[in-house]
Amino acid sequence: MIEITLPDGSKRSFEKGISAHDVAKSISEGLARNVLSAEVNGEIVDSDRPIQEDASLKLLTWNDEKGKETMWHSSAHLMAEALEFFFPNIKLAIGPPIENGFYYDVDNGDEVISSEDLPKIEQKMLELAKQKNSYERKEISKDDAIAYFKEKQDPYKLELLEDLEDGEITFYSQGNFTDLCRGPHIPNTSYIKAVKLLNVAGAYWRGDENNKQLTRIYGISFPKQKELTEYLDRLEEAKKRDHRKLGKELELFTFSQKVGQGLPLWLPKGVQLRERLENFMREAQTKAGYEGVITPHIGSKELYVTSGHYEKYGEDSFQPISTPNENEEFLLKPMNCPHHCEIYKSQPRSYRDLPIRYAEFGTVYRYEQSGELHGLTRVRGFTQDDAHLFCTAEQVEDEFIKVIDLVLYVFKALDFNDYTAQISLRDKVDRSKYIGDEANWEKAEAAIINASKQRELETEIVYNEAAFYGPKLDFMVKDAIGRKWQLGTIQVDYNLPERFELEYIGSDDQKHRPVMIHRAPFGSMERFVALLIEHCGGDFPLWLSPNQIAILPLSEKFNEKCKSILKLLNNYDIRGFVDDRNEKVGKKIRDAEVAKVPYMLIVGEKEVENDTLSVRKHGKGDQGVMKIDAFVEHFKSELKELLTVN
RNA sequence: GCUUCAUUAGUUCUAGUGGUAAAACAGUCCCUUGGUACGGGACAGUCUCGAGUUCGAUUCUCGGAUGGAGCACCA
Repeated sequence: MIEITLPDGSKRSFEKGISAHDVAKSISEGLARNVLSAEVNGEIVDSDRPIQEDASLKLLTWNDEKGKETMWHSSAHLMAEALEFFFPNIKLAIGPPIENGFYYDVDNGDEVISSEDLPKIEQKMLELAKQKNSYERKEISKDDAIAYFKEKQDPYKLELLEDLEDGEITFYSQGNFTDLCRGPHIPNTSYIKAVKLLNVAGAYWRGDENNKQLTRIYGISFPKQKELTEYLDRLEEAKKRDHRKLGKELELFTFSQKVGQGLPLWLPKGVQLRERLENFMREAQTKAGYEGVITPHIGSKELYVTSGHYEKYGEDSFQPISTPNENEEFLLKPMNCPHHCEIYKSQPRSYRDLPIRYAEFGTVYRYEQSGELHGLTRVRGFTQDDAHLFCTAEQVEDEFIKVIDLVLYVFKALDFNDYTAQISLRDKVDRSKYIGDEANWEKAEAAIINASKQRELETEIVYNEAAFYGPKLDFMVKDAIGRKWQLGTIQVDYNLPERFELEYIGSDDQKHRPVMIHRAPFGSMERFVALLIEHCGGDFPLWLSPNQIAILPLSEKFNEKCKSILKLLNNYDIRGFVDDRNEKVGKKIRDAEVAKVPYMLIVGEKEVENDTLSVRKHGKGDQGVMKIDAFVEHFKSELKELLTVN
């Protein structure tokens, strides 16, 4: 007999060699039906694998991430089986589960597999799934494995085998398909009830661009048809919120072939939005002790040679521009920090001056490869809400806390309630790749951890993710439909103070090197606005909305009156427009709704007589009649509610 | 940059085609002056660019540009 410990701590005795599936069966039939795989003493295995000794056991179902992975991994095998049916000579590379579904990288020679082939592959998969073929595990010697794939003429599997030792090689088979695989897999193919192949794309073998490019087919599967439908609905919703689509519809920004790819053009309404965000940040920063600085868009090449950026990125960057006569070279600025370092250096500094906090909405230009440009999230010219803090090593923790507070303030004001933080530290072992002395690193890493603890951030510590010049703290937010975005970086830098020979005079009358902290709560205005658009689906918070009100005259007779009402409301800092087109109110309302204007104010004979407005709220409908003063009050209190945080 | 797919009015759009093309919305003008998601009519506007094949190309071929999906990249 062996003792099995379940996650709730309860222990049960079973015959030696019992499987996870049987354990589940002893609890309930329903559970047994839903078990996809199992975690036995921390190892994920097939649910029918015999357990030979006392063990802790976690049954994995669709509700566990690991259970989903098992399902998707098995689905990748099923897809491979279907692919071999249609393309007998296809060569298979790797087919792992991913965050949402699975893929298989394949090499089909000269025969292109396109998205048009996907439906029939999907159909075949469902057909095969119904056959209820079990996934059979088989341990196999390395020689036999090599022989098998030589026979199959699959160079990719053979390459994978090179890295494996005899004794750790297993094959899994289902139906007419056998694959080199560590497993585990679901009991049989019938667990896969719904399949959708999503797209086809190129991917390099082993992720290396020097290798051959394979065809990657992405798909996702579910144990219930309904869940697939829901998933596809979610994809639809994401499409509706796509900032590229909404940006065009709401006239926020545009691109022009003539101006150049990756260079966004901000339209008036987009500028309204962006400037409000900038002013919001400026105000918060001023309160937090920042001082504004402004630096030019180009800087001499020497500046970046000093900073080290030229050596690291010079080749892969916009090339220097030179002056016609003197032949001096200048670079478009890819970062603001070197400029800010020079500002720091413009006069001698005392420890009494520190911390110094320089903030700038600095526009930078970076050469991004054409394939990576994407809407506003990846562009070649963008504006960072950048700031650099110069402080003593002792002040790092305090400064971190202050920056965290600023970031959290922004999150609250913009309704990002679901966020986590990631602390990136050095590699635990190899410390040779980092610049700056050991003691300082220790101090800074501890400072970041302490600061996060003090502010009770939900953090994850990741080793070997720090930059060579310092540790960092990144915020991840989840948007309204659950997608994760990286936002807001705080980064310690030992490199630039060194390279620029920054100094301050300490209380001991000796020269010391300050620590520099980079931080950007929004990251870049472009990326942040993109995120914001997708987060709120274009329905911006009232304080950010480009047009807060649309005044809709019932007929042309009231146009003049409406214009004077607009002027009046403008005096209360309420912005909007009068829709004086020759259309019926129904039409005007529809257009204002589509344009996502928060408030519609309808003015006809009754309103003119009583000095009132007929108020309609976007997405909510008719709100009844209000005196103009009352509306202003109402409006102001809503604004206040939105912007009052803490 | 690589793979693959795509590109028709300002926008949307598997209308369509080897003989210069349609719809909807937006726009302009006219009629209508109307009470809470599109009143009616008229007008104007378009085939991504270059080369080739052809009597003739938006349509076929090749190449470029841009865009989508992904890979690689991301100070």
